[in-house]
Amino acid sequence: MNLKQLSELLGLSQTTVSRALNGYPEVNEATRERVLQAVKETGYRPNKAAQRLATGKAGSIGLVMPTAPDHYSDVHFGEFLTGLGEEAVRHDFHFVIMPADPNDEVGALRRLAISGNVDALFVAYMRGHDPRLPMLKSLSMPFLVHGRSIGSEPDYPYLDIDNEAAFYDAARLLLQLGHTRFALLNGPGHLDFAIRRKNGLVAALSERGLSLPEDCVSHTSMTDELGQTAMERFLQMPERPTAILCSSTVLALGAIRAVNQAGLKLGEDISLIAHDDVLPHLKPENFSVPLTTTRSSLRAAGVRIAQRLIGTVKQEGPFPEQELWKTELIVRASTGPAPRDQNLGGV
Amino acid sequence: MNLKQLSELLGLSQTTVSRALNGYPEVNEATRERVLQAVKETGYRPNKAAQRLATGKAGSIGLVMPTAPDHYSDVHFGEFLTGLGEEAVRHDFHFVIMPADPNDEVGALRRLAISGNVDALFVAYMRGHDPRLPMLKSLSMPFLVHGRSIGSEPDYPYLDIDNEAAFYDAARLLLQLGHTRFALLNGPGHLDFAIRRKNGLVAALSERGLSLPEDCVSHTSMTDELGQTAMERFLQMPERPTAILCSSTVLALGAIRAVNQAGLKLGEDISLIAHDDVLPHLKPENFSVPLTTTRSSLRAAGVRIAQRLIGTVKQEGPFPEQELWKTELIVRASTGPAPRDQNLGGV
DNA sequence: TGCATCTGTCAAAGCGCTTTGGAACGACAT
DNA sequence: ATGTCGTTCCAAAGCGCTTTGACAGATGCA
Repeated sequence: MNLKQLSELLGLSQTTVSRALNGYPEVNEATRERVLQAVKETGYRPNKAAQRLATGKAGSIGLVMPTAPDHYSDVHFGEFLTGLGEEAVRHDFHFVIMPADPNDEVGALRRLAISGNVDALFVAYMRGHDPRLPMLKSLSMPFLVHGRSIGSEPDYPYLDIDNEAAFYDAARLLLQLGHTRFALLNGPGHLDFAIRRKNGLVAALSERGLSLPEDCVSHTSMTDELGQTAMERFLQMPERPTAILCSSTVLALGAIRAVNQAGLKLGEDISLIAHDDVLPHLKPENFSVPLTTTRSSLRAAGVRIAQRLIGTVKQEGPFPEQELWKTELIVRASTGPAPRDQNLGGV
Repeated sequence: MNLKQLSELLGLSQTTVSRALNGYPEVNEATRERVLQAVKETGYRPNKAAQRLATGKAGSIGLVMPTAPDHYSDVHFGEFLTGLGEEAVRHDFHFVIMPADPNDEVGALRRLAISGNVDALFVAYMRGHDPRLPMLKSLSMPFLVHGRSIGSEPDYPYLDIDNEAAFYDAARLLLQLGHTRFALLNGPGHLDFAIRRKNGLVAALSERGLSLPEDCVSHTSMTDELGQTAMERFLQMPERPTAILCSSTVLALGAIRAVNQAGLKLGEDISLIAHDDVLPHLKPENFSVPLTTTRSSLRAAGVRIAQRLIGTVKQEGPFPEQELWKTELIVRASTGPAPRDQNLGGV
């Protein structure tokens, strides 16, 4: 069943049927009803390829999935994708995924853009001075960045969370509790969010005249395994840190294992605040000692980004070009006053 | 630049240019060269939407990504996707991903099929009596299954590994080494591969008159965390098992942590064989005690499946409808003779 | 030389939709 | 009656490609 047949069936022109279906105003409500009814009965579905050719819109957004022999496919990516997808399905959009080596992200992105299969691009895992940004700007295709790129002119559309503020606030809380020795379990050092979180922590510390020794910072992929290893190293330091900031609840999972194995008590000997992306299988309140967290839902970000991107393609704007979401600091049991004995040397 | 302009530029008809580009034989080689040269110079790219409308082929394969509030997005899925993508890119295919609740897989698959965005479907995470199978067969769209569905008529195209044989062989090796008390760290119990692996183990055991107690089987998602928990339970049993079969190196990772924490020696007190999907960041030879494994590359399976699916769409067949890959049993240090003292009560 | 057969090319007809530029009609005011 | 709108609908022209059917011109065989 195609439009022509349907219109003949109804004794209407293709124009009218098309307009009825696409919600144009210049069609009688009674006629529209009749059309809609016929669609239901016949099961007519417009041909996507034809629509696409006629409108020039593919109804899809493209993204590059970083992948390589040594690449961790991490849960955060999957969670974000879920949000993106939820919203896309709602609008009958789909997304096209191009897997690519992380070293060839620029090329992959360009290929995706000129492939003609997508209307818009989505980009994540931003780095400082990200080379994809100039390329994206040179393309005449809408795009949206999740995160930001420190060192780049901030003249591109993005959605990010306020990573500096999140870790600044978290650090302030721990400082108020009397902690002076901090350590940071961070994500990969070249990624923007990791840089900013570190900056937030450093800023809070320097307000108190404190600094963050380099050996108290760990940059790794965000798996619990690596979180554990890094934490073990921290715990073996002669003057071990009492306050830990952690870029993911996944890292925290491993870190806490290390704390337990060292026979230390979380929330007493060691205070820990993790950033919580609201991963469904890793709820901070379900940890044996519930985790104090900075929270911002990754999935919600995915939904919002899809909304904006799809809206832009459909020209339903205007959307704010740049959004910076605040995180929530939620205090649970993993934070407590700095242990006395260790705090004597402090400020 | 479109075909019409290009053909005018060359003083040829659209027909000839189109044929030159698509490798049809009825065009002079010299002419073809000239066309190809012009394409290079002008940067002409055929419009995908128009091609699609004219040919009826979308150049894409569709798949459903299981996702839900409580769903683990696991590394195995990502790894497989990578293989799929690698091959797709090579053929200028893309894949369309529809996220869906695992409880609505059938509906999601149907929606994807009728959306008109895909030429073929790929399906994984097969269950016993999988309800998607009858639906897929009713569709007139090529599809390919990764895995099989025990309890369903095996009349659908699939690619699977011989899970029974893998775990049968693994179990035999351990039996030959004198082990009599087995435990199984398996994937989710409703999934076909898990069922078959258990069957393989049970078959090997029953040949020796042994059985597998229900409390020696653990069915969980395949994360190291859950592997550890399950293994801890096994180790606390009064007559603890000495031979462990493990459905993933990810599970093994956790399991081994439990073994170490119990102060036991892998390959001496406990022998363990894991199935190795050849995950890039988890090489069995890099474990502190290198792991004996049954091996079959998930990524390679992805590549092969993409090949077959794309070939089918392009009508380049014939491909074998059903492929069953043998796994390799690779002996490393995590397997050894059953400990004497514990083995006295055995066969 | 005549006739059949290839070769290389082309014009034109789709593919199924959207959208432009009217046109028919009744209502309303002049 | 005439002109002006607004409403509701339509015919036809694309969108950019593939593919069918036909046709010159070259070639082979008798």
